[in-house]
Amino acid sequence: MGRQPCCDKVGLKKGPWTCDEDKKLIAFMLNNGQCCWRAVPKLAGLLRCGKSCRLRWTNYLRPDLKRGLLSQDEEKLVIDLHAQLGNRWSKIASHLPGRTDNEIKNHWNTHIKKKLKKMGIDPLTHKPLSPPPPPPPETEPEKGGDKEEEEDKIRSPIESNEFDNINNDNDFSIDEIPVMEPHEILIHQQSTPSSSSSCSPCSPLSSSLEDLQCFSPTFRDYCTEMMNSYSIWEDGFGINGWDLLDDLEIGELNI
DNA sequence: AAGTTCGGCAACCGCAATGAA
DNA sequence: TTTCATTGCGGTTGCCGAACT
Repeated sequence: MGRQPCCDKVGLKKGPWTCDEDKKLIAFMLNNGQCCWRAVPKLAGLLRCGKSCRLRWTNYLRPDLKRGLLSQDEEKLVIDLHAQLGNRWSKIASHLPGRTDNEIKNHWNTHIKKKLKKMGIDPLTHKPLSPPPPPPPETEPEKGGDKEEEEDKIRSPIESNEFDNINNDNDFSIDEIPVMEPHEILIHQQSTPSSSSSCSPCSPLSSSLEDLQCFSPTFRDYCTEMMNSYSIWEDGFGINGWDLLDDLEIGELNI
């Protein structure tokens, strides 16, 4: 007997999320917190599987996400953590508040890998790339050759100033990195959730309506305060999930 | 200007891990 | 302890816009 699919795939929508779907998911998450992903699409009125909802929320809609390119410091940190942890993207992401494993994974594959290669560092082992083997005695003219690899031979790590001391930076320790806990990221809770029943709101996002209301009289104020508190979604990153709230009636959120 | 290639990123897939019954 | 449901994670795919020809 095979594994059960995570959801009934018949009639479920796939592909890019629409603004309307985002709105519904945001509204639902703010009202109910994070729980029972399997039930989310049904309760939120979405024709998506729970997995898809979770991914959309954690990778794109979560209010504590930073958007935009990783800073140089963040890149260094990712490289160092990758050297220690390997491809454990979620572990790496846990050391970079506001960044998702998917985002870091993508950034690694599209940017950092190339940079390391150019510096003569093997992105897999974080050791210097082995020098190219001497050409065989009867050499055929080189076939096309990968342009990138050729560049690798030309530039050595010493020649490049990028990421100075990446591997020699021994005074760096992941213990020094503050790991932001969810309650620190989201809202200043004034009361702790009373109990954790199976499907009670378990995210600090909205442990209860009272919690929200003691912050501000309206949901919009709450959002504003939250965004101000954590400087999230700064200008310049284009549309994000919270932009969608602009035309979302407070009433829709039952707040 | 039109067609093609490339790069970046959001989203999907499937397996692993975990928890509940 | 076993079975099954659910969530988490990492690898991969495919779309879309930018750059190039």
